[in-house]
Amino acid sequence: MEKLGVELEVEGSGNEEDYEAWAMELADVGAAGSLQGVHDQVLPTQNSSSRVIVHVDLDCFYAQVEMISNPELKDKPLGVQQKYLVVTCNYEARKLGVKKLMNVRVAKEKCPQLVLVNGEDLTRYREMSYKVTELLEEFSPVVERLGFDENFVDLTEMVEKRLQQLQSDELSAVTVLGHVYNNQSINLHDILHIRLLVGSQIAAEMREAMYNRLGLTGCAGVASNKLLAKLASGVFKPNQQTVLLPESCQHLIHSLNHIKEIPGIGCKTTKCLEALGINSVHDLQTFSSKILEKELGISVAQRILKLSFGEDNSPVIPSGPPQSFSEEDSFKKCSSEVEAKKRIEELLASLLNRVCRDGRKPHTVRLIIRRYSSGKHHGRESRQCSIPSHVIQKLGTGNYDVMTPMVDILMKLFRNMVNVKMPFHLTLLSVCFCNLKALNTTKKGPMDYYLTPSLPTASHSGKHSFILEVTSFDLSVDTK
DNA sequence: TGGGGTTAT
DNA sequence: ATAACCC
Repeated sequence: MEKLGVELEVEGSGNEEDYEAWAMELADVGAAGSLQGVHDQVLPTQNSSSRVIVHVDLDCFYAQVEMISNPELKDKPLGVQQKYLVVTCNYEARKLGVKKLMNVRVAKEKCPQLVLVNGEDLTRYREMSYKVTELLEEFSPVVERLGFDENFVDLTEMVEKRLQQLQSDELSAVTVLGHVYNNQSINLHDILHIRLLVGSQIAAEMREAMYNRLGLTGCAGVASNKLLAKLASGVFKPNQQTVLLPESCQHLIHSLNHIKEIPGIGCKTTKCLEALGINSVHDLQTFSSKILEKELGISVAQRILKLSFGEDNSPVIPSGPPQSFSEEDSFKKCSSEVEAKKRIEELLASLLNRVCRDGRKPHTVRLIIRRYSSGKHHGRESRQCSIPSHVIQKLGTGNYDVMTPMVDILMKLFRNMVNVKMPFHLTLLSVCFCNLKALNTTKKGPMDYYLTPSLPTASHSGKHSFILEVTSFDLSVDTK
């Protein structure tokens, strides 16, 4: 039975051909896709065929966090403001015509009663975001974050365990929770249906737990891959969930009005596709794959072509702790080195706090700028360097002044990018810490001896023999 | 147009 | 280091 998982190459995307291939493979190994076969099947949880994925999407996340912080805002139209934008708003505000990413002036015109709160400091949103991810990780450890307000969870194994707990006669009593996409009828003799229904039950439990424990509402979509789960979660919108059964896959993908609504097809790709006369999902599905590969490269072409059929074999990758920490600030104009330094110091101060709380040590720092009138959208430039080990040592201790050496490093990066002897005009500064390494990651290797804090060596025990110095030594000799 | 994030090249 | 993608 093990080989079932290895041999199957089909995706279980809901595509009819895939389904038939799947059923035939099952027949080959002696398991029928029927009710009787359920308990005999070793479900292919180790590969991409026939998965159960949930996408969880919080309703207007920042606005929800603000309403929890200040319940008086709850029944008022509320917008969260960053600079000149209303980045998100609650449903009261949406009823009155406020949209996401709307200009503040426009939003106030549309809705003079709109209450605005500043959301430029993401600290509380970030914290709540990780509470959500951690809650979902209690269900299954395989949770992938997408931004602050969305998570994918691979429920395949969990569904399988629940099915194994059921008696045969209980299988015919499995019910759905939430909506079924396209009002499709459920076939309780279809194992794929049964599995997705159990997924819908788990999704409901997740949303219930999010509400009971964190006070947050959100949507969920359950389907056989990430693409479809994400599309399904958006079908019924605030605080509802929907499950997609395989037979309605094409209905869902064709319900999109334009290819740009397919997650994975972004701004640039859309422009390129439009230039080729491709606008609808059907246009893309039927377009020459050879020409597409020439225009977009084989990788992108093959991926988005599959996406257009609702096929997505990308796994749910557990996000774990963040790969980077960054803080940015945008402004109308920064044209002096002194002002840049002040702004960089502010960004750095917040970042050092965050890094300290995380516990890991960044080994790389990056400075990002945006110049005025530089093509606007992705006119960002960056310079990075590794952080000297003696500075890394001081990170997170709070006892030493790490600001001064870090600011020095960042200003060197700044002058490397910006000729300060010439006039300049910046509209954004950002500092990023990345290449994070854990302390005490006792890896096998020749340096293992030096990695243990309990054995300070003569070379440094005279001056500093306490734990921070020793663990820092670990980092300075880390494999690079 | 914000203030974040990720991966691929 | 940049460019694409995501929110």
